[in-house]
Amino acid sequence: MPTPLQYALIGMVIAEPRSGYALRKVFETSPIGRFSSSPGSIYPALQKLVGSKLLQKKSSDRSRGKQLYHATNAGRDALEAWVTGSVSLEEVAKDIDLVLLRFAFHEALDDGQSTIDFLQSFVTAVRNHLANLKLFMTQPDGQSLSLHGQLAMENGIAGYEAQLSWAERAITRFSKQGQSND
Amino acid sequence: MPTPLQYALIGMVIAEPRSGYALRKVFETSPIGRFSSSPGSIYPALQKLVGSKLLQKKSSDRSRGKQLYHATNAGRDALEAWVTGSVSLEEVAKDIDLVLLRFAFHEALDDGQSTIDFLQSFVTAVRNHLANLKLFMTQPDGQSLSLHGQLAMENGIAGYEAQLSWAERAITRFSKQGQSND
DNA sequence: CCAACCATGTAAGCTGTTACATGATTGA
DNA sequence: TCAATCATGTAACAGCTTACATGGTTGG
Repeated sequence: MPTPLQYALIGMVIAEPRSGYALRKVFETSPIGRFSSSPGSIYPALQKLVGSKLLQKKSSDRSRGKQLYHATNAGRDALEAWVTGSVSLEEVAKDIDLVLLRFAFHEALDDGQSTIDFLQSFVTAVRNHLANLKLFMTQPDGQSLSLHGQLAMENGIAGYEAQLSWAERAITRFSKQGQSND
Repeated sequence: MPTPLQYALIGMVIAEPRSGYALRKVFETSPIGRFSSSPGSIYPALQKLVGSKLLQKKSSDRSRGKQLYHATNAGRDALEAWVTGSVSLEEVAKDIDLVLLRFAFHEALDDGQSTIDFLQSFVTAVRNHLANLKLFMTQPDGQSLSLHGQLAMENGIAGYEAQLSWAERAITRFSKQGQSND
């Protein structure tokens, strides 16, 4: 199973076939911050993807030296399976940035409904996680939290509430877009 | 230099000396999610901390078998240096959860002013990062973002804005607490 | 008595980091 | 021509995950 970095690489070459160097530049210049642009991470990851037949290296027509990576059908399928999987409570609690990455790569799919389904499962998971956080805050074995602890919990809660409003706004935006396609 | 996990362990045994097992239980039951509670991560980390003299293993008075970890003075100093370091733009962009962890362990310090200083450097870093994000969103080489890309950016911006309001609220709370001590 | 939990560890494997290394091309 | 950038890789190392392994204690 590919790593998040590998999925990100597949998604990027689906959007536009690129060289390893070009992929590194994207990580370097975008403010995403999740992935390192170091050659020691990118090139081995690309080699593994070629080895597992999810990517292919092709020379582009002109400028003969240029080797660009393209996604195979298997690569597209793997990405689709990954991005459309429903959002679990654990994923929200442990790695919410990954959920956002999956959301972003719904763009590589042509289906509009899958984005809405995804966002709805996200909303459910965030709501459940928020309930857990609030429960934890009110009864941590009767121990009352210090000011630091209380504020750290409030930070988490405020963050997830922001995620919730964002997701609800996003669902509205995608629903509107869907309607205009009817 | 200790890893984030190692700093977390130091902070936890400063709050209260604990066994390795007890430390694992905290990770298992708290909704933090950043650290795994697997023995394969905790025990080696504790061994390294003892090796670098930041922690010590002591048997508690009664119940002779019980081995509890305590922080050494060097451990306390290392945690303090880590926790009080000012927040950089890179840290905010790459690992904001780590900033929150550092915030939380200000509790282990007795100084109230250091928390406020920390939060102020956090506010500055988040403001700068927000400016970068907004700049990136308006001019990504003239390319207009897709709906997915635009929403992903909005998600990031909304998240950091939530961090900003939280930090400002937190500064107010700590300032009030400081005044009541005068 | 037996399941559940307390309690601690090791080993293999995978990923990613840092650092090193190489060579081509391009613009001032 | 010389610095910067393009472009691709490898090697050593650190850290974590999963899985395995062991044995003690406690409560029903």
